[in-house]
Amino acid sequence: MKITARADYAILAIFELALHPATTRVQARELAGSQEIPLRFLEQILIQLKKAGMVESVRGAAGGYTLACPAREISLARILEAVEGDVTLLDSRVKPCCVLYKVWQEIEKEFVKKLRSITIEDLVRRKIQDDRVLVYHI
Amino acid sequence: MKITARADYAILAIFELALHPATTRVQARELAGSQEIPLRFLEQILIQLKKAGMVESVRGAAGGYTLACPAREISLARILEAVEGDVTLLDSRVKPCCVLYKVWQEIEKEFVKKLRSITIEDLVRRKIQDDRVLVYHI
DNA sequence: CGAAAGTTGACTAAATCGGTAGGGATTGTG
DNA sequence: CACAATCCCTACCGATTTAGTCAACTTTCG
Repeated sequence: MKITARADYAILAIFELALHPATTRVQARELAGSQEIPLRFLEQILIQLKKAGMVESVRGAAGGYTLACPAREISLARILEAVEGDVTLLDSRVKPCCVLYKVWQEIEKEFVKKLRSITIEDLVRRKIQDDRVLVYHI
Repeated sequence: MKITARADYAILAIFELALHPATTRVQARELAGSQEIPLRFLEQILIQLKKAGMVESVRGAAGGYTLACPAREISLARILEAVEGDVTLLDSRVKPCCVLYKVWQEIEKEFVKKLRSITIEDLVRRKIQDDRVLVYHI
C-alpha cells in the first residue's frame, strides 16, 4: 500500500521536465541531479515513460528528453500505470465473489478517479503559487 | 499499492466472526475453513488482531475466538493498521519539501478517511442485503 | 491426567524493490 | 573520420517483504 520509489521518481522527473520550456532538451543527468535520483535507475524509468508516450528522447552528444505531450494530459494515474503496470488495490488472487470484493472495488475506483484528476500541469501551477507566496513573505 | 493477502485475510476473518452470534466461540480452524485461509497463517493474523483489541480468545478444548467489541467499531482502517503497521501511501523516504508531497498527503487523507468510514457492520449489512436479493431472485 | 485447542518463535521459498553494471546504438563536434 | 557524449537494452544483485510452514510449548476442559 505504498507508493514505490520508482513511481515517485517518475513523477518527479516528468514534473522537472514540465518546468523547462517545451523545446529545450533536458538530459537524464540533469533530471537526476535536480531531483536527487540515481542516474542509472532514472534511465530505466525514462524508458518506461517513453514507451508510454509521455516523453520523447533524442540520442547522441546533444541529446536529452522532452515531454511528448502537454502537461495537462499527463495525470498521476497515467504515470503510475506506466511504471507499475496497473493501479489496482486488489491483485488477481482475490476472488470476485464476496461482499468485500465489491467494497474494495468501490474504494479503488474512487482512488483512481482522484489520481486521474491530478495532472502535471496542476503540480506546476501549485509550485508557481507556492513560490509566489514565498516571495511575498520575504 | 496492493492490499496484502494478510490484510485481506484479516478482514475476512473478522467478517466471518461477525456473522456468528456474539457469544459463540469460533475456532481458528473453522474461520480458516470457511474463508479458505491457510490455518497456520491465519493464527498469526489472529494474534495481531487480538493484540489490537479486536478479537478475544479462549484457550483450551472448547476454546475459540469472539469479537472483542461491536462490529460497528471495527473499521477497515483499524484492521489494516493492526496487521500492516500503518496505512500510508508514502514511506519515510519521501522528503516533505516538494509540491508532490502535499498532493500525496491529500490523496492519502481522503483514502484513509474512506477506510475509516467502512466498518465490519457495514459489510454484514451489505451481505444480508445481497443474500436477500438472491432469495428474491430465485 | 490426557486430549484438544491456542500461542510462540524460528524458518523458508518466492517475489518485489531499489538499485548497479556492462556494453551497444546514435549523434553532434573537432 | 574519430571521439566523446548521450540514450538504450539486458542482465544481475542484495535487501526486504510476502506468504506460508513447522515444531514445540502452554492452557484449559472433561
